[in-house]
Amino acid sequence: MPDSAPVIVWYRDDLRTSDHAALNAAARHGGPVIALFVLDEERAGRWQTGGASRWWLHHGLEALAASLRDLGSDLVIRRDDTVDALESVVREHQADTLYFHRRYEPFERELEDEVHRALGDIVTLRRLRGRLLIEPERIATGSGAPYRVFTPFYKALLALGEPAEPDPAPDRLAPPPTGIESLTVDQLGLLPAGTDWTGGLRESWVPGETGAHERLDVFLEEAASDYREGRDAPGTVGTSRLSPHLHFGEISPRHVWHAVRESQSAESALTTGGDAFLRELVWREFCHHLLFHWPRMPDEPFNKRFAAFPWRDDPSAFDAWSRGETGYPLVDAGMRELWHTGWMHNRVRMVAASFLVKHLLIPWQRGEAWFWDTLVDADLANNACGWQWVAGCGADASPYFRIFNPILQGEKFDGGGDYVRRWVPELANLPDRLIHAPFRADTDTLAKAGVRLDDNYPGPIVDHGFARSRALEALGKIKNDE
DNA sequence: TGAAATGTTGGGGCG
DNA sequence: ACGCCCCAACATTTC
Repeated sequence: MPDSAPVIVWYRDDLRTSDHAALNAAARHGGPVIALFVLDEERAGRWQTGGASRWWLHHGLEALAASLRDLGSDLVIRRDDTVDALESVVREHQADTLYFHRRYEPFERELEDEVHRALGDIVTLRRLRGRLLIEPERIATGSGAPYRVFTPFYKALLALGEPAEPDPAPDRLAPPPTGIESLTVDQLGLLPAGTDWTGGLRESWVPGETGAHERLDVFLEEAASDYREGRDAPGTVGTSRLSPHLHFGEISPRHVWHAVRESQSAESALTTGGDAFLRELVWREFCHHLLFHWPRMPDEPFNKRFAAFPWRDDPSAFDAWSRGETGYPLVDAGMRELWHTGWMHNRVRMVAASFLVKHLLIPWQRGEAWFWDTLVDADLANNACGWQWVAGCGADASPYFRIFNPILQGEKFDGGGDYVRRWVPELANLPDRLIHAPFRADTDTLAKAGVRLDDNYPGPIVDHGFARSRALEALGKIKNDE
């Protein structure tokens, strides 16, 4: 009875049921479907799932299990070495085929090789395209090299035509073998053991496929048409906030792509904003391709010249930055939004990251590690790519002399001070013109607003003008060291 | 997906 | 009417 042999869908960073090539292939195969997730914390080395991401993963897995049950199946959960877990399920249930989507992180690629070596002879392996619109092998410059500059990459991607339409979820799945051994999501121990600090996450997010689709609908209705401008205003809901859903694969990029395209054809007001948004989706592609071609990107500067950069070791400055106590309101608001919600507005990420790297001269890898632990959308490719871009050492990076002025950025993008007032409430009573620079206020104004510098709100930990010239000097050194 | 310094221009006040 | 200065508003260049 070959048709009754079960097949395995190995779930990884694709926690959804719709537009899921592996699940669809398994459903078509015909046998019982074992949807399997393995928590294997040893593989990733220093890039083990961070605290905020563990919270998301916990709830994402619960949502996935519920979706699978709706289809007549269930999620099978193990905590083990991945190869051992896959092998034991294959042998125990004499599985016929193992379906999975590829990943792009260096340790996940290594794992795929290992799975192939260990299981290639006992089960049919079907490795399917991954979480991207375009696989890295399908796009290259005229000379056959990977793109290092975004705009030509973007044009080349568009020239390949629109991505394929997303596939629907299977109607129904044959249930897994009865009595198959599985942990519950709770038993994975992903949630914090001691103090529960996840209240802000719960208020901010609905992990899972349904939450992702709702978030996309809200974005298309409320923010997409004004995205080009609105995305820069951190005090408003101007961005999609889809990043954690995309990271965990709760929604596929081509689903997002086509949802935007359909909205654009229904309502031409979305044309401009929609295109600007899709461009950001292509940045995600670009970053994944860069990680694929340069697997050291999370650890080493893309531009080798930065190996000689005179970084400073300054634990107390790093501490102030991470706690949101730098004395620069926009930076502090961002860092506190991050701590509270597991997410930070993209405009503010650039400013806060630039502050760590250029004003404090602290290595970008330190900031990258902090974001890795605190972001619900922590993603190896996007995080490394973003930090290298800000630091000026990445592919197509921000020029080394581009130093954000946190005061001007605040005045430009949070002129009314809504964002700062939300996250730095001790400054809430300052007038708009001083909300981004409390250190410029006179004694009277400060007293009236209830602000006591270096008491209930810090003075600037470094002077902007001084920090700017210091950064330019440091950057000038490596620029001339040819 | 900057900011600051420097250069240019043109309107208005004024002798 | 004219030239001169001031300076905002823009443009360019420099970091």
